[in-house]
Amino acid sequence: MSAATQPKLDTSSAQTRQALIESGGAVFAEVGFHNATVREICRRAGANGAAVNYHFGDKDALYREVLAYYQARALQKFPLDMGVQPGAPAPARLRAFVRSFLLRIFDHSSDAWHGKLISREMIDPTSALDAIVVERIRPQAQHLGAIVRELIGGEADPETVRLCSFSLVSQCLFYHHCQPVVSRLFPEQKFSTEQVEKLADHITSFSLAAIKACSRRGKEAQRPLASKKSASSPRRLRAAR
Amino acid sequence: MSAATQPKLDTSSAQTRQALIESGGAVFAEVGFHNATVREICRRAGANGAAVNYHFGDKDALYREVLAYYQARALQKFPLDMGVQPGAPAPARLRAFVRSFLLRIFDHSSDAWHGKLISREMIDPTSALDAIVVERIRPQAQHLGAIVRELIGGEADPETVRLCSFSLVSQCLFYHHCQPVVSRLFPEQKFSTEQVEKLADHITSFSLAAIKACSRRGKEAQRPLASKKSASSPRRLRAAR
DNA sequence: CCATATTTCAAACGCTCGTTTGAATTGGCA
DNA sequence: TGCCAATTCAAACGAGCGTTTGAAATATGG
Repeated sequence: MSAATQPKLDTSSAQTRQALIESGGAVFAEVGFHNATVREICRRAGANGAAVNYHFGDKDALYREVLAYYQARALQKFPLDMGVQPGAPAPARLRAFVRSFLLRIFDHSSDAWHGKLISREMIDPTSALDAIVVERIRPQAQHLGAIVRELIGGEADPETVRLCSFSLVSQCLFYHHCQPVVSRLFPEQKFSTEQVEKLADHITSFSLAAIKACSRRGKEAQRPLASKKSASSPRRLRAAR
Repeated sequence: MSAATQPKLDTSSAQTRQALIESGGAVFAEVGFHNATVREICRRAGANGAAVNYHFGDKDALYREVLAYYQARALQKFPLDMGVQPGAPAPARLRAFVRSFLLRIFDHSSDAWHGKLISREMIDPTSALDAIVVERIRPQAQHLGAIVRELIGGEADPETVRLCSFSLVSQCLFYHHCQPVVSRLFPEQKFSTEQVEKLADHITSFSLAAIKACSRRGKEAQRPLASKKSASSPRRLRAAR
C-alpha cells in the first residue's frame, strides 16, 4: 500500500513532502493541472526535480494528494452552511451559500486553494473531476437545491430548481473563470474582501428577486384563475416592466 | 506584407489554406489554442504537417486568421440585435441579446466556431484576447449595458448596471464553460436548439425579474420617503420573502 | 516543351515536458 | 564509529510539441 499517507511527522522527508503539497496547491491553482510543470512545483518547494516522483510516484498522484489535503482544510474553514443555522430562513441561508462560495474562490490566504482547484476542474477537467462531482459538487448542488426549492415554495418544478441553481452558481463562478476579461474591461476592479462582500450582496439580492418571480409564475400556473391561453408552448415573457 | 490575404481563389494552394482555417476553427474551438496541435489540424485538413507553417508562418498566425475568418462569418450570421428593432421595448431586446449569445455558443453548424473560440479566450486567453475585448466584447458589453440601464430606469448606478450585466452574461456562459460538470450532474442534459430556447427563456425571465427589483431598490434609495437607517454600509437584503 | 516558381512531402531539429537512473548524501541505530 | 536504509541530487531519457529543411511533385507561363 501507500508508503506514508498520514503518519511520519517531522522527518526531513515529511517536510519535503509537505512543501511539495503546498507549492503544488499554489501552482495547480494558478495555472491549472495541465499547464503546471513538475519542475516549477519542485523549484518553489526548494526540492530536487525528482522529488515529486520519489514522494508521490507521478504528477497525477501529487495532484490527487493536493486535492485531498486542501479538501480537508476547506471543510473546516468553509462549512457549507457558513455558520448559519439549518433552521434559518431560506434567504439568509442563500446569502450564506453565496458568500461561502465566493470566499472559497477568492480567499487570498495560502491554505485556501481548494476552491480555485475545483473551479479549474470545472472548465479544464482531469481524471479527478468524477470524484469531485460526487464528493463535493453534487452535495453542494443538493444543498443549494433545497434552499431554492424552499424559496420557490409549493411543489417546485425540479427543472426550475435546477435552472435557478445554475443561475446562482454561474454568477459566483463568473468572476473567477472570466477574470482575464473582467480585468481588461474594468482594470480598476480588484477582488478584495470588501469587494467580495459587495458581490455576495448583489448576487443574493439579484437572485432572490428572480426566484421570487419564478415562485409567483409557478403559483399562477398551478391555480388557473382567469385566462389560460398559450397552454401548448409556454412562452412566458413580454409581460415584464 | 502578407502573401495572400483575400485574393487567389481556386488554386490548390488556396484550397489547402481554406481547409486549414476550417479544421483549425474546429480544433481550436474543441480543445482551445494551447491544447490544439498543428499536426491534428493538418491531419483533419488532409494536409502535410508543414502546411501551417508554409501557408501562415506559425501556429499563432493561423489562429489569428481563424479568428478573423469566423468573426466575419459571425457578424452576418448573428447580428448583435438578433433582428430586433433598436426601438423595441427593452425586455424584448434583452431576450434577443440572450438568445443570440446562447446561439453563438451552442450553434452546432460547422461555420459557427467564433462564439466558442471567444468563450475559450475568456477562460484561457492568448495574445489575441486584448484585440477581442476591444473589437467584440466591449461593444457587446455596451450594448447590453444600454438595455440594462433602460430596464432599471432613472439614473441607474453604473456599478449596478455593470453587476447586472455580468450576472446576465455569466448565466449564458456557464453552460458552455462548465459543460464537464453539468453533463456529469445531469447526464440526460443535451443542448439541442430546443433546449437552448428554454435556457434563453429562463435566463431572460430570471434576470428581468431581478433587474426590476434593482430598479425598485434604486428608486426607493433616490426618494428617501420614510426611514433611512444604515446609510454608511448599504447592506440591503434580509427583507426578501 | 521546357524553365521557373509554387506547393507538397517525409524527415529531422530543437525544445520542454514527465519521468528514470545511479551515484552522492544524509539520518538512525547497534 | 560503522553500517544500512532513506533521501537528495545532477544528469539524462523518451515522448510530444512547433518548426525547419531540402528534395520531390506540381502548376505556371513564355
